[in-house]
Amino acid sequence: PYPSGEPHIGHLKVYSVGDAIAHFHRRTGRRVLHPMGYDAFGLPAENHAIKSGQHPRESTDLAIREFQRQFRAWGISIDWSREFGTHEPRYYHWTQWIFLQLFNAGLAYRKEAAVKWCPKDQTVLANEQVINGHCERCGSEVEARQLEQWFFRITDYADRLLDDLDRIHWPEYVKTMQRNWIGRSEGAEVTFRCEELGIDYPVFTTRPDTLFGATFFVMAPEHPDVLRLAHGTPHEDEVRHYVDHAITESTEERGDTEKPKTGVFLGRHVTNPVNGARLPMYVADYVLMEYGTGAIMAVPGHDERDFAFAKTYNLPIKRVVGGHDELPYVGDGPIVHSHPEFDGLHNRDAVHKIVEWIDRQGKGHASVNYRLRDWLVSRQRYWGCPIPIVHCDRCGLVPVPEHELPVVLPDITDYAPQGRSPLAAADEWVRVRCPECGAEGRRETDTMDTFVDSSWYFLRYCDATNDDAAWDPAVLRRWMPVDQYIGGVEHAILHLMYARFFTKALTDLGHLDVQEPFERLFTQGMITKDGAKMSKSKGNVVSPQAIVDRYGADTARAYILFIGPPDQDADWSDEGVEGVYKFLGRLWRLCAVTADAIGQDPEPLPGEGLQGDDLALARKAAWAIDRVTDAMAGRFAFNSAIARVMELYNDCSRLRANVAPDTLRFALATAASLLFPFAPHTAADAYHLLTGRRVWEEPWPFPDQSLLERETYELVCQVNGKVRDRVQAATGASEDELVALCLAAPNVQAHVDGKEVVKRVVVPGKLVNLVAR
RNA sequence: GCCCGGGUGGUGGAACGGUAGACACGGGGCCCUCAAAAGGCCCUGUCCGAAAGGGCGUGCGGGUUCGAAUCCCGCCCCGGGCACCA
Repeated sequence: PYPSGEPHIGHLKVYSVGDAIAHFHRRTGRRVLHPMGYDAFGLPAENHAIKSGQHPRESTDLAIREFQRQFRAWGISIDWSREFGTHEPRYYHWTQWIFLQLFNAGLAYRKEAAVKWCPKDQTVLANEQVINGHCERCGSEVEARQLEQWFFRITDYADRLLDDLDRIHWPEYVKTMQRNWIGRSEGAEVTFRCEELGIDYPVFTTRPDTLFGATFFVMAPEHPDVLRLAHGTPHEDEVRHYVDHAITESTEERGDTEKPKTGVFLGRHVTNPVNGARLPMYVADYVLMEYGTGAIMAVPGHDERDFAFAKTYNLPIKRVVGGHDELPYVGDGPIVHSHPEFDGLHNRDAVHKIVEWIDRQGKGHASVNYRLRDWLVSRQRYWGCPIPIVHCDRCGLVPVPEHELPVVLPDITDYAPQGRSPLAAADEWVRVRCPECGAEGRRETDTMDTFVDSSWYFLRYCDATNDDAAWDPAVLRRWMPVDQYIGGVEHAILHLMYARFFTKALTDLGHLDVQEPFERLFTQGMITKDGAKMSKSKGNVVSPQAIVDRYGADTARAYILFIGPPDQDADWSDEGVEGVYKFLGRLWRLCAVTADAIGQDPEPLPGEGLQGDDLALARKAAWAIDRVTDAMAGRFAFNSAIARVMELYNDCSRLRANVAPDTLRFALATAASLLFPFAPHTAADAYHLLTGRRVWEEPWPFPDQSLLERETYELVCQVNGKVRDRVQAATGASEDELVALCLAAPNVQAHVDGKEVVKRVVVPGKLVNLVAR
């Protein structure tokens, strides 16, 4: 968790789910690594500190203590020996080490680029942290700035990040989000030449089959050549005016797809390489500088945006793909009006042929474009991991030698954001000798994005106390990958993409041996109150602390699992909590009075030769074991699992006076044992009362097969698909015998009377369906 | 616009193509109590019927099947993601 403030109901949910899984797997014989740590650097913690007037370190440590206290109160089975915070030097030492590995491999680099700037948080942001033009953290509208910044070369991994999604067991919608974000498009790069200036302009297109339909050419307002092209033409002033206006427009206005298309003629032309056509050049804000080459060929006949533009400016519209629909036509069909070599071909087949053809002439080639950009990792903020680089006038960017790590974040008093890193003011810290030439150098003063810290913490958990290295590769070979990752959807393209990138890069560099960090991902749904997201401003916050104070941790945990399927959103109900509280009380009390009355027995096994209610209750217990195990293994059907335990308890309560003490003890001990992953304190105590044993040291129960099988069962008798009766049938009965039983059932006779049975469907163990006419 | 989820009683939800509504909440009745709380027992989809039983029912309309909440086709509504990406 981010340690800011205190745990909320969402934390209670994730860790209740995680703990249930951890307990279940431990008792099925697995070694379970169930760790805890704090994503302590970054904007949430720092902003919280600024607001409360404390130093970020103080407020972070305070929040961590509160999280620890509550997690212990909840009784989550965490291996505390592996605990750490990402803000501790013993952790970020290795964050810096990883940074240097990436730097040395050319995967971390510095460059000047148009970047996203949050005016409120006073820092640059990664593309992933800009949601619809707004800062992911504070919601402010972001601005564009031209700055030199640090990047990680995640784009080198675009194809692998995309392809390997097929190998991991993640919810399909999360994979889809990542695929969308990576945004791989296959097509071609084709060069259009501006003869007037003698400059070649490559464009990217996914539709090389429509090259013959290009009737004009458009450049983004940010394209560096726009003013140069217009220079000296009668359109120069108009172009300058348009560009000035376009670049001051907000991302939101600019991105509005409903907005009418606007643009200005540049007074120049390019030549279409496939047919020599002279195409007028325009500048228009519907073309984006950050995608492709910042320039496009416009095919109004087969692109809706180009069509709208052509209509507005009376530009020619040409059909080059046949079809019955009106233009613009974006579907498939035969190539027309293009070139004798391609006319008549299906457009999909023509794509490759046209690309080969222009490639042979040196005017273009097949190409792939991605939406994914390199990850901008530097931040102009105080509370983050220092970047272990020294700037030297002579040597350039010099990595801090590994034996000098960690570069410790200095304690400074003025850490408020101010548009450049507050660390720049820590003069003594900044001034340092260049590790290479010894001349006076300056430390890098930007800090790392928090998402860098969290991109490898799962690796550190495996070898958390290693002082000599980030980890021992042999230890990681045993634990990695993470078998089950649990978290919210909000990380779908941020953390979950970055962590995959780190894993692949570190494996490529020889430090790791896995391609994917998280084999299975489970995304839990949100808990709402009265149908709305909980928030302080709405005053509908349910605090886990208050629930635990009132009902105890078991009720809080079991209720949250009982409320519904954990991957779906669920609405909090105070009455529902009450119900689970009463159930736990009933179960515990019956166990206590039973133990009191009949004493403990460490081997709560059902005896031989059970009959009547004893047999029925023992069977119910075996059935519950079978059902709960099924609900846990591979599925996260905790709500159903708890319901099965409730049913077993209900039978115990109903039959308690009719059965032998051993039978009741067995059934109740089974209920407690099955309940343990969801309500560990109650269940462990109840189990101990009955057996004198610790349930967490017991293997997960296994149902007695002979109790799962029965000599007779209730046969459902259907006529024409409708249930008409139910009769007892012997388990091994033949199909003919079952049909006979069915026909003999009184209410079946009433429905087949006077009709002919034309078909008999027999499902042994279940039902007989007679088709009567 | 495109891509994912989801739509089942008063409510949360359960159902390998095979008894729809498990389990729980809420509601009703009763027991215990001087009374209440707590606890216990029973009823609770809907309509017809005294009952036995029957009709109708899983967003809507079709289809496949002996049999569909479940599979297929076409819609509607809710939630989420993506979206001037060439």
